[in-house]
Amino acid sequence: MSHFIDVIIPVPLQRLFTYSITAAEADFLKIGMRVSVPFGKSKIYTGIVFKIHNEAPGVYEAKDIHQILDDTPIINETQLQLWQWIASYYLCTLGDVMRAALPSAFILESETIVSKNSQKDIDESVLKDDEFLVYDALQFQSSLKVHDISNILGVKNALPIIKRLIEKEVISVEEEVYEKYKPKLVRYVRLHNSYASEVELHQLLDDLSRAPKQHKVIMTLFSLSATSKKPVKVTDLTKASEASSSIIKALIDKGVLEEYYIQIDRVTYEGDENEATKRLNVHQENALKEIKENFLKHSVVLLHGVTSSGKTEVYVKLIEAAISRGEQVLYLLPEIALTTQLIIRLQNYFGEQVSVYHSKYTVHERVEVWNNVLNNSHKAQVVLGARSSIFLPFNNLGLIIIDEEHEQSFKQFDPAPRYHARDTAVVLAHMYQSKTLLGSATPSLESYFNAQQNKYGLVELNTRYNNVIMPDMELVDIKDKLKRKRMKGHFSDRLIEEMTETLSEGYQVILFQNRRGYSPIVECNTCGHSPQCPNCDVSLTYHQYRNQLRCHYCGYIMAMQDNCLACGSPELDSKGFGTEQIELEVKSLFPDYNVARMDLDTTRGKYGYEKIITALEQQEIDILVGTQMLTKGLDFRNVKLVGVMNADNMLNFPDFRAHERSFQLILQVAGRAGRTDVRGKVLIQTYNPHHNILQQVSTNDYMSMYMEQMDERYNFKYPPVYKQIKITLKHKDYQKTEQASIWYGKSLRHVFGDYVLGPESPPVARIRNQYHKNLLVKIPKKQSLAKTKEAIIKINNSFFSIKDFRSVRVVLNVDNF
DNA sequence: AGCACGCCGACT
DNA sequence: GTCGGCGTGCTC
Repeated sequence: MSHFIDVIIPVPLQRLFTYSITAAEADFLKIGMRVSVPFGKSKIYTGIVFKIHNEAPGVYEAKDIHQILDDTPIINETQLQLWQWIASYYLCTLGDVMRAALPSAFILESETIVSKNSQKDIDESVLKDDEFLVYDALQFQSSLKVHDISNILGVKNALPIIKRLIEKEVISVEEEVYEKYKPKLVRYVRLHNSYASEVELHQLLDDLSRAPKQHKVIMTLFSLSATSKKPVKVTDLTKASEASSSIIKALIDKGVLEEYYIQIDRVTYEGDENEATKRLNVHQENALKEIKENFLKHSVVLLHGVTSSGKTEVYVKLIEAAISRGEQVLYLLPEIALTTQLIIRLQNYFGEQVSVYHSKYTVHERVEVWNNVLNNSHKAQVVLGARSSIFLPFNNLGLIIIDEEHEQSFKQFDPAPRYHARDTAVVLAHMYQSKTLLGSATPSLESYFNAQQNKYGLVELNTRYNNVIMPDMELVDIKDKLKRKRMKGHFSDRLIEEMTETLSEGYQVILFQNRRGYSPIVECNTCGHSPQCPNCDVSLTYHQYRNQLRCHYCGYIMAMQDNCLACGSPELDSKGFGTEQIELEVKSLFPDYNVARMDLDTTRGKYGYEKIITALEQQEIDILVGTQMLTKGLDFRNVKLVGVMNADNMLNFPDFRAHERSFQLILQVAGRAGRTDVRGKVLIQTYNPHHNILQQVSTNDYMSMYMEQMDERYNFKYPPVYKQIKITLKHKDYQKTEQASIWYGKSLRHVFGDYVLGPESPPVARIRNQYHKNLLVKIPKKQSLAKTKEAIIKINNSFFSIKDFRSVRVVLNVDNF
């Protein structure tokens, strides 16, 4: 009987691919193992075994696999089931999911290796200049990668030249696959066996008496192994004995010392563990009790706890209970909230049972966490991670906690799979029959709606820790202040008063402005021209600290101009303001205090973010200006005043969730004020102090915000009342984008009638030279989601059968919020 | 997505 | 005449 496997390949193709395997391979292979397989003319890809069977494909000859890469599966079948759910729910391929799910070190790709053909003598005169360059390079290096050749030649595409060289039999090529993950090895030394006895040892020390450095090394080795009773690392020995590595090498060469390697984890936690978890106060205790009760009836519970109410302590108790039952726990957080602060806090309780998994970790570190989870190692009993950690190969998952549940960053937007980690986590928990706890001070409408519908349990925690009172909120009408000339730049007299007072008392101030850069528009006073991005339909933002104009969509940069590019007039004015401008104004208003800025531009590096946080904690910074980064669960003890520079640009954002988001954002920043015994103060500057959302924010009235917003969602058929799928068409030719979107819209309307919105150009109609058109399909709750998606896929397929539209890129985005 | 094949304009 | 642009089609 012949044997076959169906394999998932990490390319965005709908189908699985069938390969032929031998009986022995069929016996060895299991679902979830990796194989490398030839794909297309010349490439080798890593695939995941999805199915093992005996049905020969009808219309083509299956290729043989190249190699088996694992001894045991690296993902389990539940995980594969989740992959399938994601692919079907979010309308993407299993290949897309595979790319997102596996640490990149698991996905090996072949690399074409070019080496010189030694079989043949080359007549150098037949070579062209560029060909000779490659040939010459191969005289010094035995092999080159395609990428290296591109670099040598300074061209993007080196393939034609390589092809010509192969024809001339100058070079030969082969495909090579690398295992990218290498376990980290640490070098240790010990005394060689032949010096085990006292006599031999004395002899050795005598022999070394004329080599004092070597003598010292041996003595240090003794004292190190005597004190620690552990193997001695070479690095430790070098340091302690102050010897150079060549001295140690000499001893190894003599056979006095013996070197050996031990594999160690890159991710280790060395510190005191298992500090007793904190006692809960009576409110937290109640909340915990209610959560437990709710878990009896509901598999998902929403914990609505005001900022600073000590939700984390409640989570800790639940984690503790789950671990003691021997279960794994997944603690999901938005990437940005995954701060050292929180990690250390959890490590203090659970020691090395805590693993962290997110994108700033190296691929090697991620593989280690992956393997620890896979083996149910005690080192990964609790995984603290960003959205991609839902893909870890859990086998005994008991609890998922999703903190800051309302955060949009749980939704992946750019490459498929466009999944929402919160919603996917709920599905995952269901597969493991485990519980999910959602936590937020400002729950998303979807989650609160689910709780109201009794789909989720709901627990409220309304008291701040230590009974700190909620900050005092004040709205400042800047229109009125302007009229009465009470503004200095973007600062109202009220804000300046409060800042002066707060600073003089020795407290810190946070200023929130949800826009980076200096000013979003530069305009000529003479002709009205403003510099635009050449690739996108947006004005360039002025960044003063580098004197540059930048596009926030494509990263285009040009130097700031002294004169208008259209008419040459030197009178340039800037419209609007960002964090940079605020920072500058603060510096001139409060020259005696330290000001810092926290936005994408100042937190680029790996530790950029950490540095600012630490400086603020150490009170080296008095005033911190920043974007929404400030809102993410930071715990600053000494901040008393929070100023929102301008609440209006958020409220006027063209999105059905703009009001909900503004509410969440402002309340979250406000939560940074007064987290200890003094009452915090929040000043919100706005042109519309009577705006409902601002009224609700200032009274911390989540319920009326919820009711009012839900009314709107009902009326305008928006989520969570209706589901929705957004379809984006992109093409570099505007005409074609428009025609394609009109065709697409017509076809959708044919099936869904009035539930289709668009096609519409988004506010920024062109990004990176691609024109965009959006379509929106609204799906009533009673309409079958599966049938809807089927219909959309059908339309999508007919769309691509029109050859004029083949080059248009289509993005399907389910739950695009 | 890659990658090859194949057909048209702008250079030596 | 060749080089290289990108439209088209295929991948077990």
